[in-house]
Amino acid sequence: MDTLIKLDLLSRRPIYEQLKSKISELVLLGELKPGDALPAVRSFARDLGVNPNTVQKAYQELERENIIYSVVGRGTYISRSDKLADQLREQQVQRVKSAVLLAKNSSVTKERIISAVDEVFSGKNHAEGESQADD
Amino acid sequence: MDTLIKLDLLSRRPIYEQLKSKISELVLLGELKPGDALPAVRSFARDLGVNPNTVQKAYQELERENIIYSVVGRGTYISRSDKLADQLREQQVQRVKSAVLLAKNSSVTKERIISAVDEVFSGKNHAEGESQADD
DNA sequence: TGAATTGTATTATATGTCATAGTACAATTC
DNA sequence: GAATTGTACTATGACATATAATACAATTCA
Repeated sequence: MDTLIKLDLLSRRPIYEQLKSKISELVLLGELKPGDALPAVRSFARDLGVNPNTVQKAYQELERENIIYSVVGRGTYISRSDKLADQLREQQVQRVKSAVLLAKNSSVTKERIISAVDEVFSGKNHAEGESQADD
Repeated sequence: MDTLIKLDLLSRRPIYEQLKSKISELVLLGELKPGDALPAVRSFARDLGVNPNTVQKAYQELERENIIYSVVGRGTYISRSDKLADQLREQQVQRVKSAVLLAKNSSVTKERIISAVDEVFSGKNHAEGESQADD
């Protein structure tokens, strides 16, 4: 599964945040399901070409958000929650609402926002496939 | 005008970014109009309780974005562009589109996004009056 | 004209985050 | 018992942020 993950080591976005987003993404796409094991900290770090501490930081934050859980000596797994995907989607919705609120406070009209949403869902998007900032 | 600006010196959001947002906000609200003078770097810094270099950095970036312009010996002014407010509003729309695209890629439905937009414009917002991240 | 104010540039220092490197330990697996 | 697992800790370097201090050219203004 780690072969599905590509990190941009030159980005100013922290590696651990990129990793968090990628893992969440795989859960949303169904590539990772509740109970599935994640790679061990050390081997994952080796495969990704980063430091084990960086992977551990990503795991720790994801665990704090109840997206994964770890057991010493066993490994790290996707949380056993049937509402996991919904929870992650709701995070995205909250980000949208934050951006909309800022736009509203800048006197952007509701109609302008709706048409922007239409544009995105019409597929005419530059910058497809970007990962989001976390928290 | 600088009395209208309150900075959070303890925030992890850089001061110069907060200042950029606040100035843009005042332009959008009509408190600052094209041609209006901004406070001098030194006096502004004194009033805000920050270092002059921090104010200068905010001014420099705003000038790079054609929102303000500076003249040595004279001062710093709001750009003389009749489309300034529209330009700033369009920045907000772009932020919304980015967030919507991420949500879409997380298989959030268009209907869910639309209802989120409705919620924001209905006024039932927690976290009102926040300033946005820039660039 | 000369002093004050303006934006601008530069160097130095301190702090916090990010990332790497290395080591160590307890729990589990095999 | 050896290997693997998560976890914790210290140390180091790179980088962004912010402050401090100084200097200079252009403009303003008394």
